Amino acid sequence: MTTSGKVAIRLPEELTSSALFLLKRLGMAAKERSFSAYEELGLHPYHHAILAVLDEGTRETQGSIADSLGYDRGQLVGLLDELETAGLVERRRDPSDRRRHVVQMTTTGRKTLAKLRALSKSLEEDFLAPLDERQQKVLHALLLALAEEHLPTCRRDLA
Amino acid sequence: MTTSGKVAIRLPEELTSSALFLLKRLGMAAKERSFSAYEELGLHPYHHAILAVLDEGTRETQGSIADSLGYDRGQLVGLLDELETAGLVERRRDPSDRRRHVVQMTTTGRKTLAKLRALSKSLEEDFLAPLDERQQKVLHALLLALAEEHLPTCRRDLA
DNA sequence: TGTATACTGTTGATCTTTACAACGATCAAG
DNA sequence: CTTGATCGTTGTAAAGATCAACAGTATACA
Repeated sequence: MTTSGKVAIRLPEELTSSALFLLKRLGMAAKERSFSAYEELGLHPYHHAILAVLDEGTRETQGSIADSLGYDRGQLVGLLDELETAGLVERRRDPSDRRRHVVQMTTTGRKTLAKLRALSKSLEEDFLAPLDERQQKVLHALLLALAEEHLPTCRRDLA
Repeated sequence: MTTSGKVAIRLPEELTSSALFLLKRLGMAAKERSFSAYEELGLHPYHHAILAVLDEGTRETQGSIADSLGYDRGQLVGLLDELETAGLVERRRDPSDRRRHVVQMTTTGRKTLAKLRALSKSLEEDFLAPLDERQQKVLHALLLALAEEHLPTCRRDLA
């Protein structure tokens, strides 16, 4: 006998031959891995994304954060609450427009962001391990080309 | 002025420079597109996947279908109900093991599968349009390499 | 034969996540 | 001062996925 008596239970080739199908499945797999990894720090990838936006420098208001990440504004409220109680960000009323909240990263927030970057990097290295360095760069370039077409907040607007 | 007075609301480069992030986002985008496209036919991509499994020839039981696709068995029941009321599949008790249901595709099921294949193909062409043919093949090869590592039911078991 | 254990498909409950609509507070236009 | 729009917040509802129980059936074993 070869290995086991059972017939291998595998995905049909019709599906695995579709790049779109693989994209969906791998996206879900990457999501699950990220979630469980961030969970050990009591955070979500969402939190990382928010901190990354804040780190870009421009004083951000909640609306612009939500828009740039494609989050629902109602959803963002809860995430910011969690970040705030964790002492990673601060919310202040904008004096020039008292409807707005200016969100600012704290010092501990910056430290945490550094940790999250390290985590993200190791996560990525682990996930892309089956590919060599050149292949990884190619993959990223191809994904980026697709992203600029399909991810609304990813398009680099030309003048 | 360059274009608009507003600062471009974009994803931070920290995120777009991560292949894993792009994978997650593109996976979600692909999912949404697929869903809405299949919805117009009253079906889900799940249904397509099931029909694709059935088309592989081996008389399939519900458990093996669920396992090969990574679906929950309870979830599969509802999907098969929908496929059955649509007249695309039939469920029969397996005489040799009356616990099992043998699921079989009907003639109209095969016709529908052909339509779904065409839909899937056009969907994929549309989504991958930003890439030329060679790039598409490269992308698929890279995704497949990752899939064999990370998607449980995708590994090709060696002897 | 009889009994215990494991498996199959089904159902239902629960939990999480997401999306959407309404609300008070605030600003801008006329 | 009134009207309409915007910001953050809250709550609700709808959807999906996960998990645990259930009856029917098969297998193992005494």
